[in-house]
Amino acid sequence: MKAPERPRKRPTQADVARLASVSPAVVSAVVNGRGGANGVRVGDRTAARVEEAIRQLGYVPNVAARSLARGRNGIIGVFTYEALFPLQAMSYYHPFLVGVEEAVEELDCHLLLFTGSHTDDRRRSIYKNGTNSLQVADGSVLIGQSEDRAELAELVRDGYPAVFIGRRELPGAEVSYAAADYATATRELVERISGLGHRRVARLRGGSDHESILDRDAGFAAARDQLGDRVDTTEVFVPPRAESIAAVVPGLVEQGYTCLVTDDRERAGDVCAAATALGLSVPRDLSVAALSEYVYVDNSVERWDITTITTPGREMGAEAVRLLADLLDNPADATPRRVVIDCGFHAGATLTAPQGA
Amino acid sequence: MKAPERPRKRPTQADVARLASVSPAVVSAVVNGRGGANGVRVGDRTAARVEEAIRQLGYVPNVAARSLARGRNGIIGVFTYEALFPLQAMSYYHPFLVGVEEAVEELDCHLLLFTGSHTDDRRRSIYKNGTNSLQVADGSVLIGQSEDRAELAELVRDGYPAVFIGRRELPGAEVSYAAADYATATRELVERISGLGHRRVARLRGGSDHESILDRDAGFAAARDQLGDRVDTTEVFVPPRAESIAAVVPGLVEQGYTCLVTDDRERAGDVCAAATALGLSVPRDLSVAALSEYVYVDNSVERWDITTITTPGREMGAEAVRLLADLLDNPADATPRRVVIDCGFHAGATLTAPQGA
DNA sequence: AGCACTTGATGATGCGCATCATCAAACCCT
DNA sequence: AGGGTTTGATGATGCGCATCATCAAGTGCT
Repeated sequence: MKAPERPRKRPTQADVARLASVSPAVVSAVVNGRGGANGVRVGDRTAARVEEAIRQLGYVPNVAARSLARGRNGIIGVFTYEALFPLQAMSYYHPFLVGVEEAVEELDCHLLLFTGSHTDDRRRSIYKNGTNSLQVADGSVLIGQSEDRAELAELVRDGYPAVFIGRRELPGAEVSYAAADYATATRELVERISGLGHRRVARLRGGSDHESILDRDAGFAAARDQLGDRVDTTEVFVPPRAESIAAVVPGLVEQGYTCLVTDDRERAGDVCAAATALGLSVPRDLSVAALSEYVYVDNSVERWDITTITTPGREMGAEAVRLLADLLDNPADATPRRVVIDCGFHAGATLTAPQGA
Repeated sequence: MKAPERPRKRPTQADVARLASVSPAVVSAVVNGRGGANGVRVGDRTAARVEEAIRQLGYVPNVAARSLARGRNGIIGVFTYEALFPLQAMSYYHPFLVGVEEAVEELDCHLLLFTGSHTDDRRRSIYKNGTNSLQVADGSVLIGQSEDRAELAELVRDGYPAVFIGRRELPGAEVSYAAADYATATRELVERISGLGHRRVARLRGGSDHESILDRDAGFAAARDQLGDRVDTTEVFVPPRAESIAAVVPGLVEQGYTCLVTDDRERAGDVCAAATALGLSVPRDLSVAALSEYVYVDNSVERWDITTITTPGREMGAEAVRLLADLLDNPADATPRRVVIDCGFHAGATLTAPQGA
């Protein structure tokens, strides 16, 4: 880190101004569209002269200076506590990133991935030795599951323009986010199950209290309210492990539950496996559905074409960026920006009407 | 784009200086490691005071200002003419990006994806209405196949610090790159084929004159030189389409060629299909090998476990960033930085000794 | 002719920082 | 005790740009 000077120094605005025998202000005006919006007007003749000088010198505005002067730099960040291009987890991030990139591109901004934000260990952190490293970007989109909520809350309270992908509730901070409507999707899924004729539906719920799961809780509760006692809807807390799933499935089947709903596709796969082990056929003897398409480690799930709610990842990513843009363009309005997006549905092969129906 | 002022203005160096009752220069020195390298020395006591003030105010250096003043901003860019997170082509980019991210993270820099660099149509462009949009980053890594070579040459000639992933020769410009040693890999593959006993080997070459293909040409030529007339090595120019491949395979088989080498895995798949259509079995009746693992559109290739050269994508990405770092740290040395990395080899199931051997 | 108004352009200022030249004080050695 | 050196800190300057306040000249209207 030294020598601030590049081999060949780039021409500056002043150089252009000199060559065209005008003031720097005129050059600036010409470069940024001379609508006169900034108070400086330029005649056609001089503008032409300036443009000629620009071409001749190969002048290119210095981004740093420009961003310093006008207070924004056209960079939108993406932060996550996890590594950004993990070889494996790509499947999880990918749709979000695609959406983010799409929207950022529409805004004509650049996308900054915060790779340098790690502390001594490999763990990432926003406040790196006391300084908010996200400041490099005008604002940021926050993705991920594992997170330091205290730090995030501080970030938002600090007034840093941030938008989460997925609903978040942080203590003492009004968070902006682009979320998926898991509540409605869950309710509709349960209604669909009921509509198929199932009268005993059990939900196998993991222990997470993440907002995305709480939303599904809400949806499940709503469905229950609406269906009343026409359908027996039970929630069973089961650790998200194949063995634990396998341990509860037999009992539920015996009790006459004809449809099991799990938090995610991976657990649904476990249920299918457990059912198969019992000599049952899915979906003939037992229907299975998932509240999330995600698969975390086990790829054998692909064997089953599981019926599941899908996350509108791309739309969420894109919407998050749009919200962020709004946040940046209207800094006076401090209210949180929130969007809730409809989920998709994958009508797989694990859900049909129950045998008796 | 307006209102340069955020709700709450960020504290500046001057604010910190005031609070700690020191001069701005001291704050600057504390922030950038007070080795005294910049001429300003700070005592332990005052340094502590300044640090306390920084913490108290939550001061964060303004990147734009910093970068304007010192000429660098700790941002490394990745540019490509294609979209960066294309849903499909991800397989192609992914390894490179992983390597890039890895190395950038080591440098403690951030990674900027140039998403905003598109002109009116969807096509990306470096010189967007006359201004080099890559300037936001200290330097950039360039990836991709479809490219505007004239623009790239201009970029390099302009003295912009850029490193290519993959060898490139541009007119009038000394390019830095991290390339794969396709020449050696190709030669070794042909030698291996010869070693297995094949005496008639044909290469099905597409029409590309990309450097990565030219390198394979060189490797093929080297192998030919070395093997002399012990092995008949022929090159056949064939358009990279399944039909064209299917059209030439029968003739080659009839002429006694026992091993066909293609530019990439997709074409190798075409060969396998063509061979199968002829009632031949791969590799019993015909061996097949590819000079590149890439598959561009057709996923049915997965049916064949094709023997192929593999590209050290991750290493190339990481090396490119390291070269770039060197370029940035030693701007005085204008010589191009170049690294050539050994390829890998996937010993698939399509190459064995010929039947007669 | 006189005034209001528009057009075209200028110079100064500041964005937030790094760095250089300068300087005061403390320290060391003889 | 006094000259030289090291340590610790200060102000000033400039990086390249956008923008604001100002101003001269031209235009239209009564």
